[in-house]
Amino acid sequence: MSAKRHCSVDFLTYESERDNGKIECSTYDKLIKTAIMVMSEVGYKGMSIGILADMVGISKSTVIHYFKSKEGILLAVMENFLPAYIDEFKPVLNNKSLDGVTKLNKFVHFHMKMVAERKDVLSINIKDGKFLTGKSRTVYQQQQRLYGQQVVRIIQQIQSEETNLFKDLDPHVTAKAIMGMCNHACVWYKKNDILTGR
Amino acid sequence: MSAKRHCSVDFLTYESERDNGKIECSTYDKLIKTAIMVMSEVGYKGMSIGILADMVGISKSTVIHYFKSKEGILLAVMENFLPAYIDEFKPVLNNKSLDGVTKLNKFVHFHMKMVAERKDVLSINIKDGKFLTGKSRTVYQQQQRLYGQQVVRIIQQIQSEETNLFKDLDPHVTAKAIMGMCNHACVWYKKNDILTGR
Amino acid sequence: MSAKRHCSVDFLTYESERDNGKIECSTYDKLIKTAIMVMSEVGYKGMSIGILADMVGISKSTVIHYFKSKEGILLAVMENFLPAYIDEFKPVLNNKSLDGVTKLNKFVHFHMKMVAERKDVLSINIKDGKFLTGKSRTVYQQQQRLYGQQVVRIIQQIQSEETNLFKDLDPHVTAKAIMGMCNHACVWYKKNDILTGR
Amino acid sequence: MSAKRHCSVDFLTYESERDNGKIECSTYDKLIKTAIMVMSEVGYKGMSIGILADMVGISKSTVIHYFKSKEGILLAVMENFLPAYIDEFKPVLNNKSLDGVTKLNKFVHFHMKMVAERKDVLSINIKDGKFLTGKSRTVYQQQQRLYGQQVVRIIQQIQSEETNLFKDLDPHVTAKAIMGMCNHACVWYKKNDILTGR
DNA sequence: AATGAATGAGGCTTCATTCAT
DNA sequence: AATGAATGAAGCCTCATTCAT
Repeated sequence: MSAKRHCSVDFLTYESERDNGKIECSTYDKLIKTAIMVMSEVGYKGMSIGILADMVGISKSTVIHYFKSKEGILLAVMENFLPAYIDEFKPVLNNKSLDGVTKLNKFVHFHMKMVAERKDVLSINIKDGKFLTGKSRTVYQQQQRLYGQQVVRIIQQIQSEETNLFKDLDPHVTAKAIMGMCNHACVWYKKNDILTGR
Repeated sequence: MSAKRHCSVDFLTYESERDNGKIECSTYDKLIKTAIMVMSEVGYKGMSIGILADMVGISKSTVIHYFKSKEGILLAVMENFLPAYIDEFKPVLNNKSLDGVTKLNKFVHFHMKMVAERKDVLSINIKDGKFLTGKSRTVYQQQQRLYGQQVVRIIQQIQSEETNLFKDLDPHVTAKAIMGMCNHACVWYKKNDILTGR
Repeated sequence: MSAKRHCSVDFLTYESERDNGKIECSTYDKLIKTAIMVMSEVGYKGMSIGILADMVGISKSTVIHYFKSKEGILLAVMENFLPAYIDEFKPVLNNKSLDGVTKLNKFVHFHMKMVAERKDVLSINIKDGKFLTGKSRTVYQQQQRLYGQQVVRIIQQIQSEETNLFKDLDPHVTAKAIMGMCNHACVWYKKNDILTGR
Repeated sequence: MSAKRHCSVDFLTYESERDNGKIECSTYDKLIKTAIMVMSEVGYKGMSIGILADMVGISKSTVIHYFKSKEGILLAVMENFLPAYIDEFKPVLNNKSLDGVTKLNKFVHFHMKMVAERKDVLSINIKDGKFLTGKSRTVYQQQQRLYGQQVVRIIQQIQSEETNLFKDLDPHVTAKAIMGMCNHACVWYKKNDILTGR
């Protein structure tokens, strides 16, 4: 019903690449999916409720009806994602029978699996978290810190062990470098790529 | 004259942190400086010409007078930056008397120096290049590719030499991982930090 | 609510001369009516959405809400008008039992009735059609051509008949001269004038 | 020096069709020529000083420097044209030895020659005169009336003579019909057309 | 004669949101 | 669950104009 809206960002295809199966799903789910797709491409500020509505084929009012506000969309995306993403690794971290190198190995695998599976949400998480306001913002920052500290602790464990690894390096910087390497994969990783580059 | 504009992004301070010296400089220069500051914080889409104008203390029309359009600002920021950033490393790359590992070492230092000095412009370059349109866009993409290929060639040189380094790794993926590690520093690096983390 | 806007075109009265009856009608209808009035006076380029909004007593956004864009207004005016205006005369044209002179007579009456009743829309049609863009423009041009060809065909029929009328005249030029004479009435015809001139 | 400005009216070619001879001429003359070209296509309101400046290859300030204001351009175009256009026919009109039909014949030839030679200025005169303000406006209206009355007087002369022509027709309406027929040629007449239509 | 800097006013459009239905 | 009407605020940009040079 709603006329095709002109999208100034030509690298953004309206038809979701993900909907191969065309599985019938609720309006809400369609909205979340589409929001993730759009935001991961053009960012929170670059996304507009109107474009979202057009893509899903509903009216702007309906989008608001589901999420209360634009920030509500960002929040929904993150809430569906963040908690799991933080807690899932804890068991490994706290497993006293594992040495640091093994933990780091596992962590990188864990994190990269997330990149592979949800690089869209992850990049939103990284780039657009700053646009949250109020309480949501505090919660978001807290969670980011907690997640990062996991790696710091692993590095510290490694340094405390017999290896030469990371000797004399600051654990925080090292942790950030490793996270950076992984996270930046959001930018270049392409599904079904056999990681052979291009 | 222009009333202080309400800024919805509360983490963005209007008073430039960089202008300690308050060196008198041209309107154009003030504009570029401010644009870089704002864009590196809230992105191209998050920046508005009105905020820019208010921060510099001129009218919106004057901003347009200098840059023709909003995209013109992004373009100006990148043009002032990109060319140097690409060519400067070439001599090292083409130096036949250097082995791969040394080149990589030098590249990382070179790139990280850039991060340290101009993380603001670099992050704009990475995050907002996609908003260029038309010919500027093509040029931008071309330059990005060229810069990236430098690292790929270094990795390949290393692989062709006697070291075990990067053995059996795809050079493109490896290059991207290294670039990612460096570039991500834009996110966490803070000037005058002794790199002790936080 | 909206302050009376200063109108730079002083010969344009804001209060519609046509709304004698002040019949309550929808916002959309009010908009179309007003747009026709304004455009027929100052042309498409001379009309502004803001003036329109003020005259109808709504906000600029609401005007866009109804027409999507300024060009949408022009389009709506023409679409409400053009189709009828082209098809209505066809039966006469195709009536094989009528001679050319009769047809011409009927056409001029038909066309002048239109001038008398809708000189406003007609003059917009003539003067501002060129500001349509894209597909609308093509459609517009096609329709104009079709309408004009009706007269050409009548002239040709007359020339093929026993009359001396239009002997040796080019039918296209003659048709255009006749249309011109009629259309120009938009400029000087005033309702309720007993056609006594002034 | 000035970047090519985007022109939204695609049927308007920037390169003057008239400048075949590329005769070197003063900036002022170039401006008048260009203004006539542009205004005759898109009207006074559709023309902008910026586009004019770009087309002539000078700055906006220079345009103002020559004409004081935008209305000054319109005025200049009309002043260069109107006086001649009114006075030139007077001798014929006042020639007592000519009968009305001959005068009308001569008038139409005279007027159509003007159309043929200066349809651009004539159409500006007809369509955009209403945008003059102040004293210029009064003068303009006065001149228009005078010119029109010439035809009325010819018609009246014809009616007072022995012909049956225009018998029982209102002279004002008839005059307007004739003027309309002629003037409308501005819309369709194309130079070098052998008037064979299309 | 010609221009660049600067601008206020306004123009079209987008956008997030509210409200009644 | 969903929407259309309506809007205020803001966004980008155009435009005519002024002024100093």
